[in-house]
Amino acid sequence: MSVIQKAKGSRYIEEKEPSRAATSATQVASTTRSNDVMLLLGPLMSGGTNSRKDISITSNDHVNGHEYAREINGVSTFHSLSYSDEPRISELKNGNCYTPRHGIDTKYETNSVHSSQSAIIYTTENEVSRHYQSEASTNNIEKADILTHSLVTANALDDDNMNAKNDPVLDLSTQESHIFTTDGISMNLTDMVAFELSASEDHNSNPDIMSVVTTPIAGHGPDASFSNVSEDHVYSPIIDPVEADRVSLCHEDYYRHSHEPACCTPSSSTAHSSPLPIPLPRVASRAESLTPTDTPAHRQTDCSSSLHLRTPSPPRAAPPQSPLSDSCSPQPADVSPDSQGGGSSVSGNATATTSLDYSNGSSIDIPDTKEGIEELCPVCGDKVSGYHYGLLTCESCKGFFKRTVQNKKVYTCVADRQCQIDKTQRKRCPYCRFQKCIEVGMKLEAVRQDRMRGGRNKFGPMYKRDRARKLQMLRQRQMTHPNLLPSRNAPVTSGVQYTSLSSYSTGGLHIKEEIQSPFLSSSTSSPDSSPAPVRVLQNSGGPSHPSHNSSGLILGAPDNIALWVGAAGSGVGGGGTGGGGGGGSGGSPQQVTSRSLNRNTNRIPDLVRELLNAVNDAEWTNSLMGLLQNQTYNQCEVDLFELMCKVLDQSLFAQVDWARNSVFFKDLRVDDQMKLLQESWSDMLLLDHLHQRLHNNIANDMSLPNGQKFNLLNLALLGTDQYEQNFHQLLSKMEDMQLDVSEYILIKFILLLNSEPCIRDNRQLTDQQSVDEAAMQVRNAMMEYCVVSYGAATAQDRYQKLLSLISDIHFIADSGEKFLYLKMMHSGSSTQTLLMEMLHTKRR
DNA sequence: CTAGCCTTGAAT
DNA sequence: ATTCAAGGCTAG
Ligand SMILES: [Zn+2]
Ligand SMILES: [Zn+2]
Repeated sequence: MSVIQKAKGSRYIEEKEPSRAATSATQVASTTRSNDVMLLLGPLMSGGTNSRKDISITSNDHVNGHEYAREINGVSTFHSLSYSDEPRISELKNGNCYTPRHGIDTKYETNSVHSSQSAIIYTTENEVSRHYQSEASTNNIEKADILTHSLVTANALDDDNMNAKNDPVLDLSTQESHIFTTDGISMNLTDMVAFELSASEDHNSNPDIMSVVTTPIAGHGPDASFSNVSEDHVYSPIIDPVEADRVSLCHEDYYRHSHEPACCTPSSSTAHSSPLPIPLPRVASRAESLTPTDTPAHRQTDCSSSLHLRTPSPPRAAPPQSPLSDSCSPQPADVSPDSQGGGSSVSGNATATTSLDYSNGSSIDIPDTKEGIEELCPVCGDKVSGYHYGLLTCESCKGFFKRTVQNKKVYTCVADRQCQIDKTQRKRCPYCRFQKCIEVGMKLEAVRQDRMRGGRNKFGPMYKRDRARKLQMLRQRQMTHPNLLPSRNAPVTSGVQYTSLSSYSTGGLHIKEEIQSPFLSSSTSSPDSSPAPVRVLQNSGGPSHPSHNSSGLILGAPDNIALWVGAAGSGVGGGGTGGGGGGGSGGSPQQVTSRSLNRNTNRIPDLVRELLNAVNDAEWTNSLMGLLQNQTYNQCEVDLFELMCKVLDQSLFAQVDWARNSVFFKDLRVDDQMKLLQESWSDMLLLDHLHQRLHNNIANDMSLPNGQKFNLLNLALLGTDQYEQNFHQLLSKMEDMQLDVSEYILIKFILLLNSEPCIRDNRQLTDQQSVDEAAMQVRNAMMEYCVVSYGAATAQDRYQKLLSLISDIHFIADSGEKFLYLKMMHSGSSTQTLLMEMLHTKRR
């Protein structure tokens, strides 16, 4: 609390301004331009810090400003009836509910500026961040030094913690960090919100769409006022004066960072402001799934206000359908699309039944048609009538979405924006219905601006691929479990818990949410200008070997998830490196036992024992799985390269957090810490993979909930596929020498505390002596470990052999870095990530 | 406003 | 010629 409050207070106008800007924009207007917003946001943006929430807005204006404006005038707002209102229908008919709003026009006009712009606001929650902000505002800090901030912030928190164990916020960073990816990091470094108003993906067309993407983490305290902030943003400003007052709080929330889909939003990287459409962003994240058990501290810190919105699909009713994301991803759709019907995924159900329940029950009543399984509308649970605006939905939701977007309707929820939407209640609250439409992935861009009929748009191919994929999954499933009906949900539900946890701290995920502003309507013009999405990014490592499937983990599988969840939970205790944890599914017992348990524990040097405590495989697996699941559970197709970058970025944060809490390292100067991390991050990430491979038997790749396959080997190699040989050779070498967990962690520390690279790169450490002393202690511990484990006679050999691994690791990691750097630069990936910062720093 | 049914028309 | 998703129409 204290931290948050401080942050709030310190934050100058910024917080309020932006939101206000958004609000007023709607009313006032027309004059307000993106530039103004920029000015307001500018200062914040420049000082990107990790802990913040950022909002990035990009809007594309449509060429036909006129038309747009005209339509805007027709906007009308609809006040939904509260639940309590039983006679809602009549009221609706009376028309009382409909209140045409004027003044909105201005808003729209505002939007019709040309060129897409985006703004990113970073808000920090603690003093450190504030410091950064002010600094940023004063100067032009072009680039947010994410690493610095992470370290500083972290350290600051640590310091506070030293004497303030009672502070809930602080406690979080220290303790639960293990479970989720370091909370400290997630909360302070990466939480942020990103509202992205982006034009559709069409690079060619110029829809005037504005879509907002927010990936928050949600959670919120019981205090509604605080928690609902973000949502208020969205609509209240305009419609609800009352709620408007709370707007200022909106930005207080902590959100997790989300990277923008590089390939889809080219403009996003540039941060600039844009007029917030009115809307408000909405939230979405699944974070909400936080269970009530969450400690207050968590909630407060995390998201204080936020969004909590209804949970996104998984938890709630939203079934995991997969909206097809238009990212360009590689995926050959081999299977021939069947006539239709399709899909299988998901399920959802509107009723709040748990997915598990649903799936079980469903088995009987599934009205599958064709071979496929009939799907239920992810929004209301009604029968699906085909792909509409990005995913399979029912006819009514299709119509509703179309009307809303075409007519730029603005709705208001009289309740708390969490109305359940199902077949029977979908009419009650259009606000929540539309919100859900957006959450599940319906695409604003699919609504045509020019209203042209017929034809096919750019989503066509995606629909086809999705259909093919679903069919394939269905068949596969039947092969495996002929008796079981396809129940896709299970994963979702269980996943929810898992997900929420991981996203919570890690911040990973995020689903892209569009805003609930109908205004955004954007639409793609006619048959869509960009028919064939160019695949700039080839999947980095294609799902190469299908053969590995068998061994691959399947994210969607309930069983696995359960294991992961369990592992995660138990992982808290830390301590035991106990093998297994992450491995979850099978693993080779021999390895594990031989390795981790082998050396006589009594003889392990104290230092080594201490270092071992820093090993937390459960978290590694957990955050990885969580992120992957979050990123794909509701997506039909995601760009695998982009996904890999997200995973790497998250891993980096985790790595930084791990390091800053580690022995020796934590006592070093922050500037030196930075340099060391910059030189060793990739080595450590690779080593971690090797370790997971060696000791926890992770597979080469794993199946994502949406059917795509994520290549872990490729991840370990930072996207390259040229060094697989080297990787396997190194792996074999380690296996042959029976590298154990203690040795792994020792090597990791040596990599981290290695000052040589810094010297080589001419980046002198300020206090090299301390670093070298620490490194020496680790080496000595390694030698000591070798002696106790292998005897004095062969200890030297063993020691040398261990050290020799370092160069191999470095070669592969460095090669991967170079490759990744080029690839990311080429693909125009967002530079607002720690990953980019690390890559860039070393090479400039 | 809803939502089922109808008409379009690029893509295949 | 066939698909099938997007827009249009119109009782309710
Ligand atoms: Zn529906
Ligand atoms: Zn509602």
